[in-house]
Amino acid sequence: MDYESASTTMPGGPTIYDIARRAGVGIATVSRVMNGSSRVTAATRDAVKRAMDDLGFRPNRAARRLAARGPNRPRVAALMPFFSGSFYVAVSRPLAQALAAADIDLVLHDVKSRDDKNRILDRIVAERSCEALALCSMGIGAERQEQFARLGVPMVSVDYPLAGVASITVDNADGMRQALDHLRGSGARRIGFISGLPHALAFREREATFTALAGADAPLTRAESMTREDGRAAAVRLLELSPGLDAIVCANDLFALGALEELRARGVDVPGRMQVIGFDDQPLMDFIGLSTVRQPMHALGEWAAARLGEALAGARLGDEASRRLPVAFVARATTRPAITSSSTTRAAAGGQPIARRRRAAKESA
Amino acid sequence: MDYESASTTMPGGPTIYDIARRAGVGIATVSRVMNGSSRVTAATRDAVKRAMDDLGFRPNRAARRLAARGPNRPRVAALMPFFSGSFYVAVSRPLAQALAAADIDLVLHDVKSRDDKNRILDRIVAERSCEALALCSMGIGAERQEQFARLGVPMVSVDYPLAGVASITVDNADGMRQALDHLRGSGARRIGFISGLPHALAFREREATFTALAGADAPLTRAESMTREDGRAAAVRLLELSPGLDAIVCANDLFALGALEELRARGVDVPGRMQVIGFDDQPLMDFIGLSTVRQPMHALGEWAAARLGEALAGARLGDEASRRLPVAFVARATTRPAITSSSTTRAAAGGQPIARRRRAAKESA
DNA sequence: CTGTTAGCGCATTCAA
DNA sequence: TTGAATGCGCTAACAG
Repeated sequence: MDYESASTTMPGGPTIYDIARRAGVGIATVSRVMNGSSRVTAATRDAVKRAMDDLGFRPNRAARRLAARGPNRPRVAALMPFFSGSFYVAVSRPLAQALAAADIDLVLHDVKSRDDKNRILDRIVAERSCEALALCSMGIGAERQEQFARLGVPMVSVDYPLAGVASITVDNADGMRQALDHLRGSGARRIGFISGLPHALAFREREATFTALAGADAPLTRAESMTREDGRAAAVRLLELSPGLDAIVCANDLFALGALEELRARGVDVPGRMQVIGFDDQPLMDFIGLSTVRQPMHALGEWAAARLGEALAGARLGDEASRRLPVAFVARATTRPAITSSSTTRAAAGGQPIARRRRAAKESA
Repeated sequence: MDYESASTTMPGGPTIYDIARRAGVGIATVSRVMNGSSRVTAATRDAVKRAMDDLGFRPNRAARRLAARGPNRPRVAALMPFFSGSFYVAVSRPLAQALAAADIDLVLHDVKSRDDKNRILDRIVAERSCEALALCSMGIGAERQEQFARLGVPMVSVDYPLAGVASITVDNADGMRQALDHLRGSGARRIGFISGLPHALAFREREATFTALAGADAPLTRAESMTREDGRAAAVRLLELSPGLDAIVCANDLFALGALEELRARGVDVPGRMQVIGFDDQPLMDFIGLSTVRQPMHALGEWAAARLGEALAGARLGDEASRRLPVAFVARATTRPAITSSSTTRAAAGGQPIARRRRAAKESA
């Protein structure tokens, strides 16, 4: 019946002119059936619809909006790696809400790789599909920056410092310092670190500080991805690597939970024999009782939304607007209280112990 | 210097014609500086830029795209209540990823109220800002449905059955039945229920089944919002309401965690003296060891994305495509094993006990 | 009920 | 380097 010839002969797809011709009507009629006007005979409507089906007609949004004189709400595109679940939740939600309050649309893009990122950015440039850009946890080349600058598309960077771009980051080095301070204050002698894949800057920063403070020979391993299971596998390696360990710091709360599972399975007393510290303080960590380094993730999203709103309102965004937020170690049930008075924060409440789980070692995978 | 007179005198904002006139150049030149062409004198470029600043020029996206002959990627708008965090994460992520894989943009809209919903839908209609719609956990009037049908905007409904609309829901009644079955099988005599605000259909369904099965006089209270704190407050009320309680079922995992906190604070043995069951099985519930009713949230997002993709590809979506997914009770550490052989699922692994926490009652708020 | 006509705001030849 | 003219695909009067 239909050979899809339309799409091959008509670059950009068929238009209402094509439909009108094929259905033997005027373009206005085509427009009418598109918009569901009641002022059309059932017969002609069907004819038009058939023509549209036959030709695989897809109305052009831009043209519709232009002709309909609709207001054009600004749209910001946010690129972020969804896999890092906590970040996705914690940042995208406030971002979406704050932007919505400012009547700005948000389009989320999952970025799985560098190629992915470039593909998405290329498309954005080609289609000019957004008026502003939010980059999360990722870098961007200088030419790219220039490209968007030329197009007048302002951008902010979340969780990644970028020269010339307004960015919001957290003080990863200080967070790691606080964690190690607490651990030493509470008697830890040999501290290991479960890091993450180095393509994430936050992980690199945390790892670098750990190495600087704990020594280049301090036990360290990297989780292979972002899941709890990876954290657990890493813990297994770490424990094997360094049997004398009495504390584990993780680049991420999930890794810490994975480590906790392994320790639990081995019947290791936490925090008695082994202390564990995470990083991020994602939701539910207070319930679980994980000692961790709290990162104001909510503030990241809000800051980004605020800057984007300003930029869209005409303000110029430079990296002088950049901020580096403080983080705070939160002592809960997976660490012992510090003996020496340190400068770390003591959780006010909610720090319930994860409990002394008496479980026989079983799955020493 | 500038009185913003432009915006008041020119409906829809200034155009390149206005800029061109004010800068004393042609529209082509304005276009060139907009797009960062190098073939423009610095002087004229500055003049144009100043004119743009003075008039508060905002290029019209639709026009740019139309003129640039850019391809127009379909866009789906998803409306969902962000406050129900677990749902947001669990559904929006797979939705976003699956749509991205199909080269479809996703615009998320937070819906806080019925007014909010209508406002957003009105805008979508007015601006024709999407080619397809995904409604999550919310109803929609018949006229609305018709309106979108006329515009040729297909829609799917997630977590809410809607006549005439392809929807994906879960079997809340059966989930509640399974939970109560298990509880009875494990010796519970008096079961209470912490429900949620009745404007959420899922809560209403769970509550209705509870009432039908446990009796109209069974202890029941409703959390006032969606947080753990609300759950805890509800638990306090429930405990007061019915001192003889030996099991609590919750409409939501968060409520269950809140209840657990309260019980923990009171030093009540769980699951010895009191069993607790949640609903949803959101992330980390396995780690925490909460017995709950697992809902395949991931599948909801994927189903929605798949249907949307089909619809965008030309298929027609009717409610004959609708599905109601099964749910399964997952026994973990907050319930005792069933004595009678019931048909409930026994968690294969990962069901670590939440532990017998020996903690003195302290915060009997 | 239907066709004709004129823009919508911008990018882009083509001349100048 | 710059400007005038043309068209992108569609909607919305305005006629018929």
